[in-house]
Amino acid sequence: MDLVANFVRRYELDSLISPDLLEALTPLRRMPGEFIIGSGEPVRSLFFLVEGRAKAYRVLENGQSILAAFFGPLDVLGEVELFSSPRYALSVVALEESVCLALPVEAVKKAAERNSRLFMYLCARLGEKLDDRNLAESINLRYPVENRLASYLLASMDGEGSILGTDDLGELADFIGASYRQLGRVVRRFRGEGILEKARGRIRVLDRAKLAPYARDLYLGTECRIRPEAFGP
Amino acid sequence: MDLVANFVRRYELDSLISPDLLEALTPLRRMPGEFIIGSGEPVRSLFFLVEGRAKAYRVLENGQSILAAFFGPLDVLGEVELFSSPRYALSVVALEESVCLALPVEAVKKAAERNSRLFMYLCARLGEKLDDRNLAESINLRYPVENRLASYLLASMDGEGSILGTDDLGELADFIGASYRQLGRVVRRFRGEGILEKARGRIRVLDRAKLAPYARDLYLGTECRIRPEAFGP
DNA sequence: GATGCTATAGGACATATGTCGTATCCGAAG
DNA sequence: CTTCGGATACGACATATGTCCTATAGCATC
Repeated sequence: MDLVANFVRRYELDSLISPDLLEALTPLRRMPGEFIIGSGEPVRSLFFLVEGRAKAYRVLENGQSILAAFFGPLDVLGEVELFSSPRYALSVVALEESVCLALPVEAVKKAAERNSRLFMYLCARLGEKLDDRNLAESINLRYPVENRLASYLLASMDGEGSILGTDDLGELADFIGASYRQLGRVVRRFRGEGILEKARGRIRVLDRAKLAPYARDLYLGTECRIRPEAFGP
Repeated sequence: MDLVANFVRRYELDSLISPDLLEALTPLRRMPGEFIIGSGEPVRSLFFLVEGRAKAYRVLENGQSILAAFFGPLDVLGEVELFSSPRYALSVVALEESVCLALPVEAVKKAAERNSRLFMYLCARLGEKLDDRNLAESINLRYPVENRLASYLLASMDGEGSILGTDDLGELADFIGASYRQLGRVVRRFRGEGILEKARGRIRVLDRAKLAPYARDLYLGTECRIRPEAFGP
């Protein structure tokens, strides 16, 4: 059985993509920690994340990195730069073992007339992402680190409390836009409340219920809500 | 001479929009302070801002409002919600006397097949906006109020130093995500440096050159860089 | 002009966060 | 087992920002 065809059927991608374009879909497997997209690389493909989870982040000139988004199936990656930039702005790295279907950008542009639904879908998801960023930015500007940390943890923990993204405190500090020191203070407080445990710079969530009240919906709404079927015939 | 046709020619909108859709374009004039889009209203039109300037902002549940973006010709308004939401997320208000060309959304959706260039353009501008927000968010998270204020002022002042958006300190505080008190402190400092003057809760820029170093490129890159011609035949 | 109301500016203090430096812990090498 | 080097944790202090409260200016009414 064909892997690509299987995913296409599962997510009804054929309602978005014309048959000739469907043939150009190439599967791409990534293990946790591996790059799906590297910031600065030339934009060659549009990706559909069909399995696994991933996160996108930006690296600033001073070396700090900032978390931008989490992704899960079904979502699109690389559509931000598709028509607006020759190079990827953000890096995307797999959190779990993931599968993407890659579509060459030239093929997409060439077959534009036959794929108006795909473009509507892209516009839809872009609009959604923009709105999410806007809201998250507003909240980030208003809430202290403890809320941002709680949100990150809830968004990236698995069932056992392990952190799928990074549980490294230094990296985490960069991600949520705080100093290592401040993050350490919050972690210590959370640890005191029995919310999480820490060992050698890594953390694990012990009590999800106690963590939730701190999270303020920061990342809760950032998963993809747009459904391909909505653009079907 | 036809107003709409004039703008269409000036910005080569006919390279994006099919003739039948062009006929559906309706001009819309707004004076400073008037709404172009109201948050929460049903999404009925896609707007092309062809003259004047405008700003978009979000109102949070607690009543605070947060500045999201500035717009000038040529730009698109309402494309964020076009396919992703039945209601406008942000409010857009004119800063100067402005003219928009409105396109009914049903017409856009119906004529999708014939307007792939328009959709590429929308994707391009959406990608650009998303990238801008991402960057701005990163910077906002890292820089203090004095930098955010300086950026706002530079982005919204006219040649004489008057503020086109709002020069009301209370509103301004909401916009840049600071408390009234903190904004007052920064204003006092800037006044001491001869950068601006204040009278009865309103401010005016006196020395643009002294203000610039504080601004850190926060809003500098947010204007539209996508050109319609780039999608021409 | 006196009285009083409302808005604005700014003081005082608490909190959040950042920077710097040191004590401490851990693993590796001997 | 001991010692060294680097990583980690955290105290001490500075800064940024928020909250609350009050003095006073500006304005309106009498």
